[in-house]
Amino acid sequence: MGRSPCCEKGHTKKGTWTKEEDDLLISYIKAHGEGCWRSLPKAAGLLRCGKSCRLRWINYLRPDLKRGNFTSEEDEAIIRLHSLLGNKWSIIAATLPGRTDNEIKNHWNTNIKRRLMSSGIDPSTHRPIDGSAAAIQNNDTEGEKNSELSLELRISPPSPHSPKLPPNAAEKIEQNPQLLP
DNA sequence: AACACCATCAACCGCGGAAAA
DNA sequence: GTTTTCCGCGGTTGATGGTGT
Repeated sequence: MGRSPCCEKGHTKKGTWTKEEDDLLISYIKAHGEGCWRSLPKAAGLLRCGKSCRLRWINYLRPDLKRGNFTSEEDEAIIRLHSLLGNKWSIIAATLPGRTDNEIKNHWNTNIKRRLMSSGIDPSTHRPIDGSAAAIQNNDTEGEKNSELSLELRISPPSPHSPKLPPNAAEKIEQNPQLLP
């Protein structure tokens, strides 16, 4: 696929955002809404590339962001969703209101992953690393797996009103119809 | 007090998919 | 049907603050 650079590198700023840049981005989006990230920086008077603006808005400036520590319920949901979907952070984020994919990804890599490994579970497969005690809790039979996935679906029901749930999240669930109650 | 190491989080990079031309 | 452009995603890196020695 032919791809041109997403922005003229010579004219864009990188690194941490300043308060002034945040204010410019917020006021522009409040006035004009999201979308057309490529032209947004110029229109908003920012010397950033569109991608950078989008990331800043999605991960930090959006008014509906929750921020703060993850609750144990959220942790549980992330672990179960990850066991079902893998590293589909955007889908996982869509089921956790106020959380972003980047935030969840960071939390997974810095906390959950380590916690699972210390309890003898391979974080990528969600199976015991060896014949440790974790094997007892993490039985590998289909029935057990299905019940786990079913639990997952109950925690995060795909709702048509869910603000950001992408269509392929529903597809993933449709691929496991037997899991529905 | 100074340094090294570690953990966390914000931000960047490159790729793939989808839409438009 | 092919090419080009843009958006969004996931992986990775860099900066910063906290903790231990």
